[in-house]
Amino acid sequence: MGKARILFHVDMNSFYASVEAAYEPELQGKPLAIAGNAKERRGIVVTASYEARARGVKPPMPLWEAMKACPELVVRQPNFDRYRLASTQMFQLLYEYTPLVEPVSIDEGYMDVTDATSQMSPIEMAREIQKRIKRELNLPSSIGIAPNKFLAKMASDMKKPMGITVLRKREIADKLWPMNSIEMHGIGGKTADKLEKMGIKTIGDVANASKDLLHRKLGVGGLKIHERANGIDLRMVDPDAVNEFKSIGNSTTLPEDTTDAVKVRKIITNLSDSVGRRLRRKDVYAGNIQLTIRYHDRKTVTRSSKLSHPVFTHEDILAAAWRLWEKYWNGDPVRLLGVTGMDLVEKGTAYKQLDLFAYEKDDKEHRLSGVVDDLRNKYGENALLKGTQAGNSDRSDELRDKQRRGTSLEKDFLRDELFRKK
DNA sequence: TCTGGGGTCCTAGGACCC
DNA sequence: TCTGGGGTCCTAGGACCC
Repeated sequence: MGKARILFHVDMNSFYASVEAAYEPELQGKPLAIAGNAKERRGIVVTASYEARARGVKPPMPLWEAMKACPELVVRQPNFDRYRLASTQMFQLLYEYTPLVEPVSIDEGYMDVTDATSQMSPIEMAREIQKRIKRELNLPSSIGIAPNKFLAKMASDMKKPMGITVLRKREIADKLWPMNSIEMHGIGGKTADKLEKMGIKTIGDVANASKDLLHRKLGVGGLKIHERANGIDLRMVDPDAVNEFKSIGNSTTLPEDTTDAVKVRKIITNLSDSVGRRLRRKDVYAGNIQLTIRYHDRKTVTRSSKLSHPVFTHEDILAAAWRLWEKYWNGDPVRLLGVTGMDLVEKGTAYKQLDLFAYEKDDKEHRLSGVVDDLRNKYGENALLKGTQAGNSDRSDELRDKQRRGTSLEKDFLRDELFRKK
């Protein structure tokens, strides 16, 4: 039996609005909304101050609806540089207490303070952290204290703003179970509807429902919420998770719906540039490029294709995204476009693959012995014996054809090289 | 006047391989 | 004759979160 953990979930209250109010004190006490695209017709409220919430403004509400609910609403454009700076300072402060800090988004994170609370009680530490964030950054926060991530997250939600809530395992029946299932982290509208139809309304109902039934109706997600509702969550606080990106993408809603290929080309170019810049800044390459198209009727399609080798330049990203556009656009007016790099690989790893494809034009013979070693290391001795393919088709066609088959491409290519040599 | 932009994880079907 | 079964990879969509 491991010792019980003590985790914090630190959650900034109305973060964007609070940061703006910290910069502009005259905003304090006013109903304030931060809205993406504030000038455009399609803006939505991203964050609302508590004064705005009290008047019925709740993200993610369309801006026009928010204005109707609260005509005196003060609206600001998001100012991400400010938010990033405040976020960095906030996490720096948390790191003063323990290195076991896991940022989950710009305004919230977990801390494992099990070993850090020998000098100070957890509640004292939480109070100090909260006070310091308020004093040093002038920002309100809420902190949940619990033996695991799920309970800490639920706890930080229970008292806002400036709350500190302890949620012990033995308290979940009293504090957690009476809540509606949709209040639970991990349950959204769709799942709540399904549960409702099964007669499951509260978190307590989830906890006491048949595990088997939840599994059948909701898949592994059903098992997960059953565990969580019973206060079980073994996920560790992982300080490195913040660096482990799986995809990097940008998307934009167009000022108006369009079928104009010139405009589309321009936008996809810009998105590709931005994605490329972000990939290079993180020193990763994308093995797969995805294009997102949202049509006039909001129907959204994604199309992706695995690439023969990982890319990172804006030209390569644009080329891949444009191929997808030409192949899959159905001709309807387009509302939103997005470009995403997926299957990210670190630079060091990617070089090797780029090298492999350089053989196509390069000095094959010279490097072949190295290739044999690579092949053996990677796929075992058998890999050297299996290939029987004759290299009789046009190389580039063959490569194109094999793009669909992903990782086997590299293997096949190497194999072909070996037999071509013979 | 309808409803942003950044992500993660899960599922399901088809291709392909052995 | 007439049809296996396990496993992986790839793709697309959906649910969810902030």
